[in-house]
Amino acid sequence: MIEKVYVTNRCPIRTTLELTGGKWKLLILSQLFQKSLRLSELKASIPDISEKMLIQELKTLVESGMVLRTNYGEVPPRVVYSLTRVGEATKPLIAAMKDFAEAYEQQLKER
Amino acid sequence: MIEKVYVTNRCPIRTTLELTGGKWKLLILSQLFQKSLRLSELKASIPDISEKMLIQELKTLVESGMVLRTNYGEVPPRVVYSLTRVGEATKPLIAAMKDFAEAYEQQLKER
DNA sequence: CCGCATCCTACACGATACTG
DNA sequence: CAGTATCGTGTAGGATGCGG
Repeated sequence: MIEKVYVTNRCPIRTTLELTGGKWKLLILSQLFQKSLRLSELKASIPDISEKMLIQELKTLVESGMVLRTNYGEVPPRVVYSLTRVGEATKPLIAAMKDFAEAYEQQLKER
Repeated sequence: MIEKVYVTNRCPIRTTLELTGGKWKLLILSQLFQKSLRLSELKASIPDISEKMLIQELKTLVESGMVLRTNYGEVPPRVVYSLTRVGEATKPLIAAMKDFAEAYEQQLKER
């Protein structure tokens, strides 16, 4: 099929946007790169995120298979979030975003 | 310490999201990689985009310095959109999205 | 052909309070 | 600590029509 299809149904850009789009998902994933984190740690590490959004986004990330939720069933509760293999596949994506942001700000200075 | 600062003010992820976020900007940019395009060509190459959104997003892309708008001042009008240098800097980003989408769908098959 | 002006709706996102 | 539940709002995105 022809090139027009590129942006159509299984367009990788649209797929990625569906999985990682929105204001918070990539920020959450980026915090999990280094180590697994508890909810409270995530909240503390991401300025301005509300608890509702954090939980809500974590839920969708778990459902889409990017994040693993581990409940240790203790009292008081201990729940740890970590990246799955697919979740780790966002690493180059975030790296590319970092590169782009730097290139963009560099360009601002030159003008 | 959880790298608290990483995600704060000049966080590259937030910067990139501000510049390229939303449903359409990256799709538009990706169409301009190969060659410059007129509005009508862009509209034809991106399924489901409304003319309003296309024009609106192009405007912000021009304002943020990612796209160059060239008006040939002819009758009938001929206006061509092309990538600036910074606009081209999104290429690795989109490539990373493509890679991720493929990795994700691959993972789906394996399970 | 290219673009602007309205009007409108849906949902992403937020504030707050409450539970095991 | 880790969640639900509820309610409210801003704005991204869409439909339509007009104009140079």
